[in-house]
Amino acid sequence: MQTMPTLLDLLNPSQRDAVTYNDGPQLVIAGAGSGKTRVLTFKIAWLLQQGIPANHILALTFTNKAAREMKERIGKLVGEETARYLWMGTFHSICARILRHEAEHLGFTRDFSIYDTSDSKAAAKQILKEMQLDEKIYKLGNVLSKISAAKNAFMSPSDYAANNDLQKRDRFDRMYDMAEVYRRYELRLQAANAMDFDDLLLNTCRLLRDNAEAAAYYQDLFQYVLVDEYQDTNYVQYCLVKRLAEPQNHICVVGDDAQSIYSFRGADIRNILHFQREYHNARLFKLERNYRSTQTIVNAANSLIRHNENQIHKDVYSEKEVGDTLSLRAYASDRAEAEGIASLISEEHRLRKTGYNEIAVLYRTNAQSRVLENELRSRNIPYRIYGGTSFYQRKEIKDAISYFRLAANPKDTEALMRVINFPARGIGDTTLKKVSECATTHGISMMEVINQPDENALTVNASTLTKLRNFATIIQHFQEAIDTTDAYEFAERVLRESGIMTAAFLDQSQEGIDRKENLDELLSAIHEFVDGRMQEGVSFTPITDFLSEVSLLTDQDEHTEDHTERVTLMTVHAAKGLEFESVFIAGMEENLFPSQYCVRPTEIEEERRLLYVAITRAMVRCYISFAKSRFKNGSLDFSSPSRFLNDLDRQYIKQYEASSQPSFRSAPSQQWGFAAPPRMPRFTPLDTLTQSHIQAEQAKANPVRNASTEMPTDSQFAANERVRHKVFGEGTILRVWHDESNGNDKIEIRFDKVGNKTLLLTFAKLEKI
DNA sequence: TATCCGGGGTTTTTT
DNA sequence: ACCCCGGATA
Repeated sequence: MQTMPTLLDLLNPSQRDAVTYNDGPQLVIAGAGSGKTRVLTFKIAWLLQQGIPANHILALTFTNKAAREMKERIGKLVGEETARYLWMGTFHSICARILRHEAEHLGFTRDFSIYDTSDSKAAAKQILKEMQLDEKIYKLGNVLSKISAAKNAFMSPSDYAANNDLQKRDRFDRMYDMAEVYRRYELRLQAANAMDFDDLLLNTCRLLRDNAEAAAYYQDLFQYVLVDEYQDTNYVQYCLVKRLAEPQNHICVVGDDAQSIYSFRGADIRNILHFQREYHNARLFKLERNYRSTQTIVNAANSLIRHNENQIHKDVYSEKEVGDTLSLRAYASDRAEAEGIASLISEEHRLRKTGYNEIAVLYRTNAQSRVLENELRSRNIPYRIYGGTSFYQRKEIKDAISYFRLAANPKDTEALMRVINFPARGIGDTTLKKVSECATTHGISMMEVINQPDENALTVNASTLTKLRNFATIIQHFQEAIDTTDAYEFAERVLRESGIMTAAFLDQSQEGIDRKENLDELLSAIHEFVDGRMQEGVSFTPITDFLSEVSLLTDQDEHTEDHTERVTLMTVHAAKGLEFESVFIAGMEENLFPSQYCVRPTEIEEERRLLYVAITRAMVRCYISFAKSRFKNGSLDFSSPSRFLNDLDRQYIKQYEASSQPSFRSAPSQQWGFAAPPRMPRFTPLDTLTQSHIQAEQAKANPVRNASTEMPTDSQFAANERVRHKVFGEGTILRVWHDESNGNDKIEIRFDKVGNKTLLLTFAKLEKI
């Protein structure tokens, strides 16, 4: 181990303070590029040197990648051998690890399956069918997000049913039976000995709340708790961290409120903003020196984020060179923007010798990648797009893994449903329905019914019975092998004997060939996994070990080092934590960035933080652009520049004419020479609406803003007409008008049941009565 | 039981 | 424009 003086010498004074503070709860606000990971890794190294054993330190991250990188860096500081015993991982993987030990206390076995989103979907879909609920009203995504939100808020189905706000909201959505859906969903997962992603956190929290012995054990075990990206924690994660750190509260949370961009996944920025309220003796540390970007980039980003009300004040600064101003370009269309960006990239590469790897194009929505892709391809600029289905989501991989899962956990109904007729065995819907019903009547799992059809009086004909028996035999063989065969051998055998490999072989189409390759890749991944274990001294690795890792893996984790030089295309969200020499931010338009779906001030602030994240990815150069028209959802949409452009201090930005086009004709504004962005419609929260109603309103009724020219103002709706809205029920149109300032059509409605206030709503969600 | 058509919906997605 | 899903069809 390096001696500590040397180690501490590598830090600046504020980093050093944060690392060596040990007198209680600690909040480290780490500005963009300020060496956040450095502080965390050094802090852990320092704690180890203070004599805290590695296995008593818990460090929680959000991504596997972050955990892996941090572990590597700590390994370099203190030695791999020590680092290995740290409890370091994602919230989900640490919880899964705890739950594997404690499953029995919660009514699960240690072999519980982890359901991914598609399993959850399938499970919820079954329940909706079983309850015969209208799928037009109970939309799957909606149902799941309600369940997920409840779980993230640490609410059981009975809490859900007892919660007035939620009940009111569900009445607005005409989803009167949501609490029951949630209850059955939970029961279904329990019966399948399965947990979804949210359950991993929720159940761990439950355990710590309800089981004093277990709580004491883990509180004693984790003498020091550290959390990365604390601004992204949700309520359950907050509870978890709080509980684990008790009673000593040796806790250190690190994050940047200015980079909180995941509220739609339940992240609650208040966790970081109110940390000091939560822990009265907490000390605040700020890392304000940015080591990544030029002064100009840092200053520009600061000028933007200053417009947010809710934030912890900080003075982020850079001591690197002043650097070039950011550039801003207006293009006539999305196509022109893509051409412009492609040509600027060529130029960068040719003249400045910027490596393609050092260039990224960032955008708000994945849909924007297509035009960019086309232009880059036509110029032979190599690129790589992030986003899209990850390896482990591919059908053939999910099928293979479902076989593993079923062998490990025969109650895993979703896995069973996936594989029972793949490859085709002539077991169709009718049979499955019978099996499922039989399972329900006898209170057992579907696999048990299939294993013992006679004992359970399953009424199918002889040929179907044979098919079922054959399937049962295959799975039984797998089950027998699972504890005695090593993961790789087991996987190979399953792929062979299940018929998956044969099916892929027989398919001569390109997709078939790809599938075969993917399966081979899966096998080699498992091989690698087993080898890795071997090197750690584990002599036998069963497939269950692989399974518990793999279900928590995402596409982020497969980006194995690809050293080919390519330009990176990704959403701003995906870019968080990364840095590039040159960054292009495309599509800076109203209704795109900020997204058309956000209205409330807090949401606008989140979008602003998102742009802050985008700008601060740039080390040296940052190009911003917007298009005046863009193909969106199939039709041409005229757009105006993002309001955020006016938040940016003009001294850091230079506006360029977009190549050939004679630029925009709009009246010059004080700031940029184009029309000021349209003002937000005044969104009046209704007296009788709680916050959750308003959230429901957003989800359901996109307020009209900048609705473009395609909405026929006069032909469809007129003042005094009665209309019905999907969320708010019936109302009277007060007026319909064309907003000259931005060319939008707007409508104002007074709804009968919701407090005689008016709302601006989208036409699409309205029907005439 | 695989495939084709029509309709509805369209943000971001660390696990 | 495109994707996903469900129902109908071959």
